Amino acid sequence: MSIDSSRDAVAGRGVGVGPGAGTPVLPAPSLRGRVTMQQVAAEAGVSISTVSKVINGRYGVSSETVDHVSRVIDRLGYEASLVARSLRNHRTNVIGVLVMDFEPFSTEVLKGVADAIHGSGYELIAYSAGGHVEAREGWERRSLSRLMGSLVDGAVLVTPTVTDVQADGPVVAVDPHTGPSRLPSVAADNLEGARLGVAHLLGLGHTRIGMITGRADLLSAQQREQGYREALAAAGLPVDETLMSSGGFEPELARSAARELLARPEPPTAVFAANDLSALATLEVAAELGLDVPGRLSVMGFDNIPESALADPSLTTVQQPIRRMGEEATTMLLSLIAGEELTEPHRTLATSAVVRGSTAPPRPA
Amino acid sequence: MSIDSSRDAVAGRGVGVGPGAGTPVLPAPSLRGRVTMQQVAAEAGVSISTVSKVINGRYGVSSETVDHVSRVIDRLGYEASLVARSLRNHRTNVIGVLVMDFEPFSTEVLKGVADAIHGSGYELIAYSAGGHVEAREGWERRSLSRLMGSLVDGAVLVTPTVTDVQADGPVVAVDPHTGPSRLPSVAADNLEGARLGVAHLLGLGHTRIGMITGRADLLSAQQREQGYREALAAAGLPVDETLMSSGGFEPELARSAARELLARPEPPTAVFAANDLSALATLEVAAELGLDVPGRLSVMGFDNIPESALADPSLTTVQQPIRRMGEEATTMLLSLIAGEELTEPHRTLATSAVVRGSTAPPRPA
DNA sequence: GTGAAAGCGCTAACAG
DNA sequence: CTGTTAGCGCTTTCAC
Repeated sequence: MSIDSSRDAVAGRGVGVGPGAGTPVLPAPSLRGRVTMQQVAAEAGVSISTVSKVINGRYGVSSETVDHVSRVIDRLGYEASLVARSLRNHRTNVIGVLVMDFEPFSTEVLKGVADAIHGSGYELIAYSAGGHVEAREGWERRSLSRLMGSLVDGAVLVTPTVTDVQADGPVVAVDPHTGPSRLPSVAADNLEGARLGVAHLLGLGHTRIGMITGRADLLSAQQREQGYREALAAAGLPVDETLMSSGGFEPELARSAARELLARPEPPTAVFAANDLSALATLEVAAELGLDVPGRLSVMGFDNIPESALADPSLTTVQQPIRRMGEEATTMLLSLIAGEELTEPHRTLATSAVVRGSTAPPRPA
Repeated sequence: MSIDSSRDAVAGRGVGVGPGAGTPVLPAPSLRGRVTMQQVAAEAGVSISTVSKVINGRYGVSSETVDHVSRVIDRLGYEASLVARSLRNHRTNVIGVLVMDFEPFSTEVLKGVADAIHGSGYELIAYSAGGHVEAREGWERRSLSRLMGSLVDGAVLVTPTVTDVQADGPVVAVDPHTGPSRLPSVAADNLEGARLGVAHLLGLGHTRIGMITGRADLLSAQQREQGYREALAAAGLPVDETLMSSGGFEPELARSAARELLARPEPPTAVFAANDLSALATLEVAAELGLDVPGRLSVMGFDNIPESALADPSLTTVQQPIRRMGEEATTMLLSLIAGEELTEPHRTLATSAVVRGSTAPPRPA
């Protein structure tokens, strides 16, 4: 029982032993390395193309051979290499989610994409260039180039800053920072969301509402600021520019901005931050200053990332339906891949206020 | 200015025009499809191998040529295909995170992996076979076979049910359901965690504590049940088997289990669920039944997925350091890839109770 | 210093 | 019904 089958199993190209050349030998030799079609073919005593046909269910193979080869495949635990197959085929049956980094927002989108893809028969690959600093600039184009047209049939691009990419295949952007472009996109209603947020603050009775704005070059930030201004205007309140400060969507900058605002002679009684990260930073600053939230200061965010519920006090914020945005984008993408025309290339989803513990009526003076 | 450069740019193999054959022509022709090295070579008037050498910084190319080719690469926006490169090279510089599905737990692990990978120079690919039902069985082996040894240099396997996989490359399992095997692994201390959780409930004064158990075939589920039994025993309380029901780690099943438990003549005053998803389901059922939580019923989960903080009431739970588990696994994986020996192939991380709003002392009868 | 050619694992013509 | 052949886009000897 010590017949050495490895000679055949490992042999070079196109061994022509022929099927039924003998009784099956030792189970799964698998010397080392991944099992390749080559090895299956050798082990089964057929040609590589026959194995390929069996795997892909192509016609023109006797059911005997199919059975035999299938058995060998099972025994060897063979599974086609995604890479080799992708290189050969134009179609891969894989959807890509391209992100700059895996953080709360993008992973939430990812969940939405996964939800939408269930039962579609597609596989899902999420890719991040690794977040190294050099890779931050233009990651969208780079990632698209590396995966699109070979590994994936289409891609969802999460919060791209650059949207004038020329992808060779279907691409849908989620929350593009520069606004709708030629790329189909899904975004939340930032303008209305900001209005809602500020309206909540106004409804509590606040009249001195400061804002920590986002990155000036991003449309989402501009829209949130615009919503703030409109809500104030609608309430007949003037916009006090000294009550606005830029947080650039970044915790560090936001902290400075919050300090500045709260150090004013007449500080605001409420702060509306352009995103949750900035709001959370404001909470920290308030704690530093010994300012009670929400007793002395109300703080409102935007995004509703999971972390905002964990803050102390928990953050009142404007919620974006992040997960649903991922679902929408995927639905659009699948249509695109199916060759359909998009009736509505830019979808905007509604936002809503989530009231938690960081807002309350202003303390009577 | 209408010189048609597409003839060269599109021409077949190895155009031998030679560098400096004329002034640069029209910008980025890019007729269609992704830009390939072929096109760069043609456009630059050099051979494919020269382009390859330039890209990979190999010696033996004049600095003139390097400059020229680099410029063409930039202009065309060329980026090497991950797939083609993977097929050729053994090393890809990509780490894979293989999951059955992208749900709260696995995405949390993913964040941890991403954290650990920052600055390592690796790229990250997360892969899910799509969660179709047929794919559920043996997804670990299948995914590993499809990606390993070609697309990725190593992989983190999240909550695999099968761990006797023979991967051809470094693999680390996170929270393997069947317990430590030959595969290096990182897991939380399920036994101790369950003890802690039940101890919290006992500390509040509960004596009728039900449990919604997990999937009977999984070690993690068994350990959590074991912890529950031990904690009860330690408090001198008998285990009432009628107060236990299986939720299989799945929301749907958990809902039924919760209904069953709460419909008992003498229902429990507290429920310990084997995972947060089951606890969340229990919360829903309690709401349906008009049962006040935590007034009438205390509910405790296990995992501390982000969603648990968002529930109403927020869920008291046993926290696993999920993100850190991803980090640990990645550190181990990188060592493995670097060819180092693991001093500690199986790491167990501590758990802790996170008290939120879903637990309170039992209402005096 | 540069290019031709082989081949990674796979599929799709096309012959036999 | 089965095998041979030609690549997919890339890297790497090895000639020139």
